[in-house]
Amino acid sequence: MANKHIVTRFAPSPTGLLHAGNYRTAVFAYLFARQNKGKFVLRIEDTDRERSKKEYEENVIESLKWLGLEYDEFSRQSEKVAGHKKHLQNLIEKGFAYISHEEKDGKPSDVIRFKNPGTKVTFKDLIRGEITMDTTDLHDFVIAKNLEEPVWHLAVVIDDFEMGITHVIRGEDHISNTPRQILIQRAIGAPEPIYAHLPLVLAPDRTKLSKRKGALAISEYRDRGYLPEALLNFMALLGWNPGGEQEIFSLKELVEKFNIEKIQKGGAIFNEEKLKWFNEEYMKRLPEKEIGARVSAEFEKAGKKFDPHTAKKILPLIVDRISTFGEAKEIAQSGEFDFFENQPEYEIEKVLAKKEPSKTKTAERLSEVSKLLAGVSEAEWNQAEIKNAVWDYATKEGRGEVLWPLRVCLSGLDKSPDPFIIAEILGKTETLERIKVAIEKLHA
RNA sequence: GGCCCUAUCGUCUAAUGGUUAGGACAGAGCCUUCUCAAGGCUUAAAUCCGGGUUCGACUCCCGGUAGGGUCACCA
Repeated sequence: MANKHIVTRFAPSPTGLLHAGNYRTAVFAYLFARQNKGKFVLRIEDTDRERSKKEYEENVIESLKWLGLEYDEFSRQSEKVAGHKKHLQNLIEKGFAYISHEEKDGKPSDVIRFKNPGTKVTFKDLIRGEITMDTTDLHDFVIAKNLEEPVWHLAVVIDDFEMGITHVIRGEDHISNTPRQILIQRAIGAPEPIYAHLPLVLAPDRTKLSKRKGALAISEYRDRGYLPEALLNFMALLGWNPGGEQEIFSLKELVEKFNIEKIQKGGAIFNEEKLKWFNEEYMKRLPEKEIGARVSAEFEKAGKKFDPHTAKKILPLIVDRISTFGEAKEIAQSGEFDFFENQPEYEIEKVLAKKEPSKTKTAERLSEVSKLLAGVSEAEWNQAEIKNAVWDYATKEGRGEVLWPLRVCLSGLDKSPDPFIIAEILGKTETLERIKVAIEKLHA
């Protein structure tokens, strides 16, 4: 049943970078709106002038853009004070609210309080069913500091009303705010929107995820080389699942399959490992050219540059090892792949095979390998041919006795890609040269 | 503490009264392999507890327990 009148909103306060906790709310509100061919609104809730910052507003905007969540309408709460004031005056005139003369921090301070009828309020939540709360203990709560400065509770209700928001999709931490907002709605004569209170995104300690708990900003995931599709896919499946065993969904599929009523009721821990897995999956689906460009960009950030020929060949080796592009930078910085460009430095004992750590034997074997490799022509100098040339001999001697010394003298490392691919990348001349150097050291 | 919400493998979840309780991530093992990574196969691992309702409960009801959220002139 497509409903053209559905309007949802994402209403963050610009008091910090947009992180996963808030972000998932945006995803669900977006999916719900798009699925129903409705409208998705971004509203910046900046009534707190002290804490709201322009840079955070920009961060929200660019994060949503990066993730591909387009909104149909944009507004700022601070620009709507005229409307708030009008409603406020009205509430006072009709006796729903009153100016109260009080003290704050020892100074006189007038505030506007809502005259609480003290009833029980019941509302229907799309995810949790009916929720009832007694509002008496709320007393006459504050709805504005003065006519010019409404408090959030009032501003939300008026904005939702004036923007025609039909579905309020927000975090579970707002459940207890709902009854008082409903009270205000009734006073101003606004229709009650349908509520959907989402379960919280949790830190590993099972408490609400927050910046303080180490939640990374969306923009930080971007900077660490995560793919937006991966983050989106991961977040959408945090607390919701279409059933079945599929894990990878495009935004389009998510919109089609989304079912707000199947959202989980309990909170979900944000699992970094699984996010990485999603990222790897999406990386695998990227065109080779793009992966190449991004990996080389990361290498350049680390101040490393390989000649284009080498770069192209080591690319697949790097891609195998990373789950985010940021890790390519780490590899570059670690110097792990420097041996492709420069002669490696290593203790000669390291080339000795584990089983038979004899210098003379090892030198003999390397000489034999050198001879065999010399027989491979430049034209045929590739991984497969190199392996072919050495394999039988290595098998005869014991592969570990031959291949370990070969690999170490080429790379200088305990752990590295296999010697055949290294040899291919180094080229015939350099390969033979490195073997020669090792043999000389063994004889020394 | 008051009020509110929640409860399936370690984690994310599937199964809306009848399944050997399924999948994914992480873990373990094996294969491949000179090493590392990747890949393939296999495996371990859960219905919070107690009462009902029912021929039959993960599923419905009640009570515990545990966890979380919220109690601002913040949003």
